[in-house]
Amino acid sequence: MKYWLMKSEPDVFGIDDLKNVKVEPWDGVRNYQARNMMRDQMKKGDKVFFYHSSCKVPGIVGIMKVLKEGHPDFSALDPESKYYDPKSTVERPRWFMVSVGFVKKFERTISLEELKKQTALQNMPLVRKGSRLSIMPVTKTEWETILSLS
DNA sequence: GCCAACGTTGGC
DNA sequence: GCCAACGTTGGC
Repeated sequence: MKYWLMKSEPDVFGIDDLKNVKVEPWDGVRNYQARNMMRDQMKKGDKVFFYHSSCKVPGIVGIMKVLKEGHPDFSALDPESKYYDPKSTVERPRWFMVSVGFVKKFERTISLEELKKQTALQNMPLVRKGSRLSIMPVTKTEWETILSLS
């Protein structure tokens, strides 16, 4: 089993939204690195940290799990969607997503500020300045380090 | 295939 | 709202 981290803006979709809907297709990702991970590497049962970005206290707020492995992102095919991509077709979908399920919400936000202080997390793209990767792998050690902070 | 211009992400 | 750091686009 592998570990991951996925970012989302809580104003758009946050951990409480996931708790309500239980299952969510992670649509709208338009970055090839992130797409490849969702399409090829994320497996059912993998655990994922939920990260809140672009908000008052950015940080990790809970855990989710992969319920459905890579499948075509429907929003790329919908002309009404803000994520519409005319280069993606049903026959040859360009963008993929996984579906995730709610596991738990932490008692508190493990802030980016706090994560940056952990020597064991210095290799995470997350703590690197200017890193814009919205989905990234997390090592077992990193996972356990972060869990121990919660 | 280079690279300047432009757009986006996301912390602050 | 600012701006650094990237990624993408398109002219050549």
